[in-house]
Amino acid sequence: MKGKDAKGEKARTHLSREDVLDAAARLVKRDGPRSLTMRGLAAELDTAVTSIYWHVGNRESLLDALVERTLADLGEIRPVGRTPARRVVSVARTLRRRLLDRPHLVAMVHERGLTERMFLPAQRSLVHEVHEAGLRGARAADAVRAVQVLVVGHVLVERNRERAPAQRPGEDELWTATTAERDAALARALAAPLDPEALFTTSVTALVTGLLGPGN
Amino acid sequence: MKGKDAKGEKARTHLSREDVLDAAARLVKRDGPRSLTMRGLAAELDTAVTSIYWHVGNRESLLDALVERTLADLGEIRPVGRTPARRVVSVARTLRRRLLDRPHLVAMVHERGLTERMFLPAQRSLVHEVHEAGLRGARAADAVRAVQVLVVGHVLVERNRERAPAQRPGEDELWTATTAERDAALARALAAPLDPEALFTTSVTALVTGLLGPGN
DNA sequence: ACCTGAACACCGTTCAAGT
DNA sequence: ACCTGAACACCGTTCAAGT
Repeated sequence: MKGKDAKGEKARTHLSREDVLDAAARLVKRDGPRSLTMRGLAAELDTAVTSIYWHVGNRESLLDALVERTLADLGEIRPVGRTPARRVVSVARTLRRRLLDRPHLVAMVHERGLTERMFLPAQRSLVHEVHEAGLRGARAADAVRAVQVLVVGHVLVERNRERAPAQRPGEDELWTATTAERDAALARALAAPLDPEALFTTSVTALVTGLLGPGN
Repeated sequence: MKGKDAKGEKARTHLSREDVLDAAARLVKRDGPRSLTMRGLAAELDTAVTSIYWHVGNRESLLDALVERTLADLGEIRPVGRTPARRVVSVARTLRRRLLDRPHLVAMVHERGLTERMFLPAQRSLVHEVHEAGLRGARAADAVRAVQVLVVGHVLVERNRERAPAQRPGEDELWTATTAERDAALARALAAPLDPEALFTTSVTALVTGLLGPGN
């Protein structure tokens, strides 16, 4: 089996740092960082555990390197739409999509307190659009940041909702017309499973309306 | 040392399940769940590791029990304010305060996908208020959930910002008047450290305005 | 019913030794 | 410069044995 790993990839003369990062990224994307063990990674690479240490130092540095890669991967975002408000919403939606593509890695970026840096590409676009909408100074900065936190908040919540066990007691048992202000449609809506994409659109649209709206 | 633990608490004849949970909750609140080890907990309780297993099964069940406790601890929330919008904002702020009080435990609730359940006490109040504001059916349910996700999103982001290392490159180096739409005040605001409480208030107010506002 | 120590299968990491 | 196996100090967990 020497020279060929479990995935049947090309033979390798030397193990490189890139090889280690590639394999680690693949495993993390599939099963999350928690189940990435140095021994398991070594097996995947068909090498000795200690070789990995030569290339990446230790487990924490390895994960840090993956986070750096993720940050580098998140490129610019081009706003689309006819009004600044629509363009802000479009940036938020694009960003959400990209983050949901790599939920584990986003969580790792978040854990390392680098959420702000992750948003830099989007931030430039958002700054431009809120300025375009007439916001200035601290008010513009607040608007940009409010959108950022909304996006990352939704992504974090959504990611964990996916793998949530059945809720006990289920929301369907909790809300009946009598407990929900005698509003049968409301009770039904509260009992129904949540549609994350729709909720996100509702939230970000309402937020942007509030931030850019005439009241401000 | 038998019969008196490291904190000098009262002697114990029998170790109880409650004793285990109390000690575990204290340690988790201080250092987070990651640094809670069964052996460390046993030392804290001045008992054998294996005794703990008799009372709580295993580490995962122990953490589950702490999460259950946290959920039970989050009580009702009384809305205050003269308009429905203000009362919704007040519920959100109170909720945020309570969650920030136990950040590690909230994160654990979240990891277990029980965020929805955590919100139940607040949900009743929110449902009442948005109904009061004239929202009905699915639209009311969306509004309630949008506020929920905003709150938990902010708490999660805020918690991790606290222990964030210095950002590289710092936002102060990134934003100058020329890059920030030639708006010196905006550049300064973007470079300044974020005030989480202020940003939260701005966000939730804008969101509620957008959700309850005349446009809808 | 409750507690114990020994033992097992894992972990990340270090290090001296190889080529 | 790169790789190796042995060894160390940790984990969570099981289990037979004690009282």
